[in-house]
Amino acid sequence: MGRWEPGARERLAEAALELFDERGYEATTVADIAARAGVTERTFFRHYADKREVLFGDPAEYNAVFTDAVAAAPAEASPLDTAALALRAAGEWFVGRHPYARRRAAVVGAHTALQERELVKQLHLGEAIAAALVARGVPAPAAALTAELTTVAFHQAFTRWVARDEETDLGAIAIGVLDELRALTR
Amino acid sequence: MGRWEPGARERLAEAALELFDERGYEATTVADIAARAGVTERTFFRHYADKREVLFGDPAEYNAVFTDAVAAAPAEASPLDTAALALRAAGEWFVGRHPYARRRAAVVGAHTALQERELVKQLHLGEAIAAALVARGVPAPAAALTAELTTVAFHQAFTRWVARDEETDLGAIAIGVLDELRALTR
DNA sequence: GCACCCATGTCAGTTTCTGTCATCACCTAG
DNA sequence: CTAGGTGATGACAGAAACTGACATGGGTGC
Repeated sequence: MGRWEPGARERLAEAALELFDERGYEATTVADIAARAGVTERTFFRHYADKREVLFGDPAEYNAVFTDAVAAAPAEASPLDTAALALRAAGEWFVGRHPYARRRAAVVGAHTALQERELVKQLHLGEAIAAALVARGVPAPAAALTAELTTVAFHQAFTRWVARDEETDLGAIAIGVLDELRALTR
Repeated sequence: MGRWEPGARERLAEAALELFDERGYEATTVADIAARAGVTERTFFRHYADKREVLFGDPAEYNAVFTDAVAAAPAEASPLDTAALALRAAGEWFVGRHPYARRRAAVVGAHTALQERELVKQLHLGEAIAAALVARGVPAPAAALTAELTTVAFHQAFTRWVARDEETDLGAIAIGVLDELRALTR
């Protein structure tokens, strides 16, 4: 056994989500979060670079859901087909996570500071997808645009998905959004 | 003559851009900015909500460039045609501002904190465009997607525009990006 | 000329975030 | 079995970002 309870990082994340939900982001201090997690404030900042970051897990792991799907797509798939496969994969990944996603989305949506961070994460996801497309031989400009389309479609779909009380098929919604985009550009 | 030199807000913005450029965003304190502008730190925070905001002018004024163009589009224009008109209008607005835009883009691009703020501004611009489209009778979901396409195209075009040493036609680049998006979704 | 207005100054205080050093259980070498 | 290393944590001081409260003093309207 260690000198301290293990899993400090996870306890901090859970305590933060609870407190942001209960009192709001601004009314919660890092000291509050640390106290509920049973550690000191200094330890919080050893695990998370800043107060906002505590709501965002490992980005590499999350981005891989999309980029792995891109990499695994058949060679003859068009950029947009590849995007669709990535959206399906993301939909799979979120199966069963609807309750948590709703809770988290409500907290993030309530505070500009957290929305900002979410948007950078989305940007980085887009860059990762673009890189994966380039690795497949897609020219850089087309890859960048396809990646943006993918994140836009996913974000729209995600918004609609969390808006419903019951968990539905996120991947299907995302494909639907992609079709709407296709219709718009006709 | 007033008791104080007028234009404190503008002096603060200029001082901040200079200092961020010279020393970097993190190495510049708000006290530094205020000192160069000839005011106190407290006055800085009376004009700008936080240290980042000083690089972002009045969003309503900027967004109006796009939304006015949307509102002024002929009734028979499709959502995407309307988007194209907004992109042209934005291109016009930036005529002659290439040197300043380059300088500012370099500073913003160098610091995640500033990129975050820029992304929220882009999000709000998208929401404003969507609202303007809804006012024209476009259904909300299509309006949201069209607005996203517009901001994505503009951002891509803007990135390419500032990357060149010489000022070129931003509106034309943006229309070109829109065409690329059309080609991708075919 | 007098009262009000309002941008600014002054100052104290909270919160976020960082640097530095001490602590102490566990592990490994000998 | 003991000594030293390792690594996460605590303790503490401090810089910088922000906020609230009150004071100041020139400009403006009556």
